[in-house]
Parts: sequence; structure tokens; C-alpha cells
Amino acid sequence: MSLKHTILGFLSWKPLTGYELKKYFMETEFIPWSGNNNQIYKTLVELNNTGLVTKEVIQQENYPARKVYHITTRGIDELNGWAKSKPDVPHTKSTFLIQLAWSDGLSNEEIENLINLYQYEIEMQLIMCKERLERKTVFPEKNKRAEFFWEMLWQNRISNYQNELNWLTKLRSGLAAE
Amino acid sequence: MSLKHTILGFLSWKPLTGYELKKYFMETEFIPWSGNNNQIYKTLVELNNTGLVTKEVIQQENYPARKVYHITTRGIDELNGWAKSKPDVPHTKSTFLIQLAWSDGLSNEEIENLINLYQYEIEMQLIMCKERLERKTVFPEKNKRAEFFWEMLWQNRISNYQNELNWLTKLRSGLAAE
DNA sequence: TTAACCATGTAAAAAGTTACATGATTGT
DNA sequence: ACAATCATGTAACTTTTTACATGGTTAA
Repeated sequence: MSLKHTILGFLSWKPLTGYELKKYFMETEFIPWSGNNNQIYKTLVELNNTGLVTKEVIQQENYPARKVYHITTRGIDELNGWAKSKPDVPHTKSTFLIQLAWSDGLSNEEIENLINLYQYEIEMQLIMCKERLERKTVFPEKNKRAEFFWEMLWQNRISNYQNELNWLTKLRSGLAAE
Repeated sequence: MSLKHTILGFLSWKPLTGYELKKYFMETEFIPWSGNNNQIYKTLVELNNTGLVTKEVIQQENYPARKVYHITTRGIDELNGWAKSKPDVPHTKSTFLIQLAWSDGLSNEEIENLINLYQYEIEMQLIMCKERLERKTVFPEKNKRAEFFWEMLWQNRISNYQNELNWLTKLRSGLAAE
């Protein structure tokens, strides 16, 4: 489960609450996540139980108490051990490709429409990615090497989308040539 | 659930058994799947119950009976309706990117090792993809337009991997320049 | 007054993965 | 003798998603 390690990762920057983690996840494109907090709160409890983080409760007047989680030395060891473990092949799930695979029952107009919808989605994602890289809302602080990596992570996403748009161009011209 | 529609897709080519579907899935890179038949058999039962496919049982002497599934007209309608529905953004899950995001506790050697392992994985995938495109083991028959699409689907995967390798080159040179 | 933000969570369902189970046949 | 292929499935578990639940504050 990489959610566990991703949380440890964010906590290695600074102590955070579940609510703050949720926002971090939402603004980090290359970390896949549904947007729901369900897993985060659960995982934090589990991390606390296994001694990888500690919990600090801060009472507030008109809001629920903030529960700030701090990473422990054991948590850092766990994170580092995981970070250097053999990486998996990235695994991409594209419903569009599967739709296209069986678009044979559709008319040319319907297929063109499908491609247009998809292209629009990709363009939007690309714009969002570029903006987030520029604004650097979620970014490691005070560390040049880590900052370089994060820059590259965003560049990875951006190049993925750009590659997809190039491919779409080829797809269109191939269709036109038929 | 796109597994349901993917199965309908394969069955739209020709009637197949669960066992044959499994092989099709395994040889189709751009369809994400664990390789286990668990879901396939379950989904076939469900498709049969909802009238999207019919089941033909063929007895054999020394093997379990083959259960050949045929798509119905309603199944084809379902498939076509789904194929033209608004596509999602592809979502990629790359543990490598997340590992790199928190590789800050690692030494330069450890990071280089991580990158090497990843690059090797990608290169292997690329080779496999190219081979499968060449051999065309799973490919629509007797339909030029569908064949063009399938060629493009494989090209999509190939360009993804090639893009990843280019990005890795930039990552390396950025690291060296630090 | 309506939406967004702050801040916590829970319940239930769907989807995906790993491991188990059977047993004959065919090729190296 | 061993592995792979043919052919079916089940059980248990993990992961992910969707929806529900509470309730005050702040800004347009």
C-alpha cells in the first residue's frame, strides 16, 4: 500500500493533520487518489498504532480538535526503506483506449466526437499541471535536490499529457487518410 | 466497471470461453489486469444473468466442459452505448514517481540504483509491447478501421514508454548537473 | 443566503489481487 | 520427470470509491 508511504512522505516534511494531508493529496496530480478522506484517517490511525507516527491533539474553540501527526524515527526508516525498494512498472488505466478499441460499432462522427471529448480533457489536465508546477503549492522546502525531483515529477506528468496530444494528432490524421 | 465492457468487446469479435478471454487479457497491455481469472468468470455469470451474453455448453471428453459465451443484441447495444460515452482522464499509478518524491533520505548511489531498476523495467515493457504489435496475436479480424485503431492503441503504449525513457534521460542529466 | 472552508470521522459497496483447488494431456 | 496447456472455478483479502454524518465560520 503506497498510501501509507505517501502519508509518511508528507509528514517527513512537517507535522500535518488529516485535513491538511487531504489537501496535499488533491493538489498532487501524480499521486492517484479519489479525493475522499476515508483512507487517510484510517491509515493515520494505523500508522499511529504501529508507532510510525505520533499524534498531538490541539484543542480549538469552535472547531473539532486538530490532530497533528508527527513522523517518528521508525517512520523515517520505513519511508527510506520503501523509497529504495524495487519500483513497479507504472500502471495506466485509460478507459478511452478501451473505448476506442471497441468503437467499431460507432459512426465516424461519433468517433470524432469521442476523440474531441478526450482531447479536451487532456488539454485541461495539462493546463492544470502547468499551473500547479508554476505555483508550487505543494513542494518540499529548503532542499535543492528534493526540489529538483519535484520539478521533474511535474515535468513527467506534463510530458505524458503532451505525448498523448501528439498521439491524438497522429490518430486524427490516420483517420482522415482512411 | 470497464471489465464488463472489455469482455463484451472481445465477445463482439467472436464467441469465447473464460479461458480464452483470460489469454486475450494477458496479451493486451493497455488493458490493466492482474492476470487472475477470478473476475472474468464472475463477470461472465453476471453478464449472462443480465442477458448481455448467452452461454453455450460444449461437452468434452477429458476436459471440463467449454462454456462458450455469445454476445446478444442487447450486449452489443450496451457496448456501443458505453463506447461513445464521455471518456475519463487516464490515470496512471506510478510507485516510482512517489518513491522519487521521497527519495530525499537516500544517497546519490541509492537513487541512481533506483533509477536504473526503473529504466530496466520500462525498457523490458517497451520491447514486449513492440513484439506484441508485430506479432498481432490479439487483433480484430476482417476490419480495416478497427485494425487501424488497434495499431494506434499499441503505438500509444509504445510512445508512453519512449516518452518515459526520454524523461529519465533528462532526470539523469539534471542529477549530474547538481 | 449560499457556497466554501475548517475538521473530524463512519458505513457499505465495488473492484482488484493473491492464493487455493482439481485433474487430464501434451511437449521437452 | 517436469513444465506447460486445457478448463473450470472458489475463498479470503486488500484496495478503492461513493455516500453519509456533524456542525460552526467566513466571505461573496
